[in-house]
Formats: sequence, structure tokens, C-alpha cells
Amino acid sequence: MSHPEIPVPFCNKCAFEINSIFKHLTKDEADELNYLKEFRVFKKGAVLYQEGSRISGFYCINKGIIKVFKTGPDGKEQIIRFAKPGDIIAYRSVLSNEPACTTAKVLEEAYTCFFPSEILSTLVKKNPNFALDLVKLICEELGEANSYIIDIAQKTVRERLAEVLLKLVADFGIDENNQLKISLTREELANIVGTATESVIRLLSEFKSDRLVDLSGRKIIILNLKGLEKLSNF
Amino acid sequence: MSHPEIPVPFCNKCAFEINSIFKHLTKDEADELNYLKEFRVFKKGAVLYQEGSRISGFYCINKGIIKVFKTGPDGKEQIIRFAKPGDIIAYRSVLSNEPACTTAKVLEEAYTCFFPSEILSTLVKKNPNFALDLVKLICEELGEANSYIIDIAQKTVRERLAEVLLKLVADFGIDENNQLKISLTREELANIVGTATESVIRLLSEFKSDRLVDLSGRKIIILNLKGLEKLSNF
DNA sequence: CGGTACGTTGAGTCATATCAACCATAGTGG
DNA sequence: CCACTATGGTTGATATGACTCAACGTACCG
Repeated sequence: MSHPEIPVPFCNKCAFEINSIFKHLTKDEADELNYLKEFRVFKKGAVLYQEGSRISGFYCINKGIIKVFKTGPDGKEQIIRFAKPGDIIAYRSVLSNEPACTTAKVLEEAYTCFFPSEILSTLVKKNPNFALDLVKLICEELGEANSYIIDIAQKTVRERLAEVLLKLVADFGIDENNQLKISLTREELANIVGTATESVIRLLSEFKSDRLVDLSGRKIIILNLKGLEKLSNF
Repeated sequence: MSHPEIPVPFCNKCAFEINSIFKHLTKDEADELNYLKEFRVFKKGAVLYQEGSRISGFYCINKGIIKVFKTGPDGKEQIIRFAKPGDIIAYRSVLSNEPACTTAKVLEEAYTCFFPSEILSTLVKKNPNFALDLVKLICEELGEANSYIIDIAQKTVRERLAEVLLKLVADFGIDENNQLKISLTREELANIVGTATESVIRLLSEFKSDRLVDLSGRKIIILNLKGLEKLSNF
């Protein structure tokens, strides 16, 4: 698990550069973090932790993309969120001291730092600003989760797909050719939207006919943002 | 807004009795809370705060039941959660310093205490144990929200209705006749499950035919918990 | 070259939403 | 006290969005 070729990011520098939750730590606290953490690299497809398993710490992402999902009764994945540089994952289970309720799997090779569980509650107790940042972070995630509940409950699959595309644009951006920077399989898209793979395929090609997007293989080019917004019903 | 006939609950006593988030406060902190709070009574149907409005504080429920919901694009409610004695509401908007993203409406006459916004972050900074309790509380809510996302995305309406009934039993209990203690309209049930009112009605009467429940008006009697569990797919 | 994973398309089915009519109940005001 | 209205509950008929199943195409990889 040692990677001499990759420079291990130093917490306070990293926190500053990628705007992580650790940004308001004191120098001493950051030093301690550095001392206690373990740098881990995960290849595409690797699993950081599995639903139902106990985990002894949480991860901070330095590079790459992780998908975090739950598995339904029939084995179908539901993607809950993506973690990207600056995000922390598994903190919920760590704080509640419960087995993980999600699985985390690598989409794009990831550099991560692993921190033992105790650190989180220690920091909450020691640094009030950190505590407040953490509370706000979780609140934000809760707000998003709540919005998503009503989306899934009330919107059509078409509307949700449009919305998901917009969210991906907002979170991961598009390049100079308006191409979505994150690359997902149709099945993964379906597992975000909460629908069947075939439905995503059909709807995407409808979107293409309607000049909202262009498609070539897994690449999705956004042609008409306004149109997608209109379609997504907000 | 003064209610001489109703004794205003004293925070640390109340916290102890109904196990609220304030349970780990010091005597001094509880005293300060008492000093700053405003006791408010709301009749059935009253609105504590409205989606989109700015709120200057949060509520702790001492008695009664509040439904917290979001309104969809077409005006349909989606009930996010219920607040009952010991719960706090509106804390998310207060902490994020954003307009409310939900509406809170009274189902059963409620006694509440209203606390100005600053108190929350002050307490987080002052009392590490409170901070940790708060973090855990929000984590719990987040966990529930995430579970609900995959439920709505992957389960049938029938499964979800069974699950909702079970959740209502767990949260509000049943009386000596196995009657669900919380009373909801069919529309409200539909707005939790995320379906049409008519679907709830039809499914409930199917449940009745299957001897899972008994119905008389708004009263729901649980006849076969195990059966509902089986139906709900966990 | 065969294999594995992903993508696409078509056909058929079904659960659920929608629309519409009607009943029951309770509160209101003349 | 009764008509009036509002709200909630129920049922039936109909429409349809989305899922499932199945076949087949495509592309990359060792």
C-alpha cells in the first residue's frame, strides 16, 4: 500500500487547495492528521468499503471519483452520490458507529487518505469551527437527499434524467467541446436516475433527436443547457 | 402568544423527559436556553414556517405532531418526516443560513419552544458533547433519507405503503386494539409513500382483504405485522 | 479469435396515474 | 333545523409510462 512514486498530500496544503472539510484546522491539528493518516491509492473498479461491513475510519479524497451506492432488495444499485477531491466518505457510519450502509467504488483512479474513526469525534470536540463546518456539510447533504426524494417521487424519468445530466454538469463540468467530463455507463446513469438501463438509452436518444445532447459512445455532449433545464422542471 | 393556562416546559426537565437534543447541556446552558426561548402553541392545521421563507430560529417540539413536507412542481406535497416531542425542526435552514426548504404544518395540536438561530451554533461551539449529539442526529436523518431514496426508486407502491405503515407503527405506536395512534388522511399517506391518493385507497383495501389491516374511516388497525414486513421487502 | 461487458432496439405487459362520478361526514349560516 | 358547502373517501374506466424480456450489435482486450 506504499506508493513511493506518488507524493503524499500534506493535509493543510491539500485542505487549502481542494477546499476540504479540514480547511479550518490549526497547524497542530493538521500535523496530527498527517501523522495518523494512511495514504491509499485505488484503481478503477476497486471497492473502498462494502455495505454492511464495519469500517475503522473514513476517507478524504485527494484525486479521482468514487461512486457511493446502496444495493436494493433485487440487487440493483442506487447511486446516492459521487465523491470527488475534497469530499469525505464513510463519515456517517463512523459517527453513528454503525456498519456501512453504502458501498464505495472507484470510477476514476483515486488517491485517498484514510483516517481512523476516533479522529472525527476528537476533532468535533476539540475544534468548534470544525464541528460547525462538519454540521453544515452534513446538512447540505441532507438537503440534497431530501430534494432527491421528492424528485424521484414526483417527477417522470425523463425529467429526472435531464436533471441528473445538469447535476453532472454542475459537479464535474464540461470541456471546451461541451463534453461532460465524467464518464458513466448507461447502467450507472440509470442507477442515479432510478430507472432501467433501457429507459436511459431510449431517453438519451430522444434527447439527441431533440438536439438537447449529442452522443458518441459513452461521451455526452451538452448542446442545449436551457432546454434541459426547462425539461427538468426546475 | 402567551398561554397562562399551559405550563411552559423547563428545558432541562423537558430534555430529560422526552430525550431531546438538549439532554447533555449543563445547568447553565439549559438556564440560558430557558431565558431565550419563546413558548408557542399551534392549533391543528397551523403552519410553523413555510417553504422559501427565511426563519429566525428553530423549534423544539414538546407535544403534538408536525408534518414536514416539500411541495413539488405541480403543487403536490411530499412528506419528508414527522416531528414529535423531543424533535427539533428547521435546524437545517438555520445552520445553513438558507431559506426554509420545507413547510411545517401541525397535525395534532403542538406545544413548541422557539429558539433564536444563534443559539444553535453557539451551543455547537461551546459544548462539544452537544455538537457531537447534533452531528449524530443529522447523520441519522441523512441515513433515513438515503434509505428512502432507494425505497422510492426501487420498490413498488404496494411495498412502500406496507413499509410506511410499519414505520408509523414504530414511530407513533399502536394502542391496545392495535390501532395506529397517528391519524392521517389518505392523501397524507399518499404524500408519504409518494403516490396518488386513489392508489393508497385501493391498496389499503387490498391489505384489508388480505387480513393485514382493518379499516374504519381514518382508523387503521394492524392485524398482521409479520405479513406487512414480508410484503415490504425488509 | 473468442470472450466479456456494454449498448441498442423491439415487442409485450403491467403497475400506477389520471379523470370522472359519486357518497359520507361534518361544520356553517340563514 | 335544514340546506349548503367543503373536505375527504371510494370506485370504475381508461390511458400510459416505464419495466421486462429477448435478441442482437458493437467494441475492446488478452
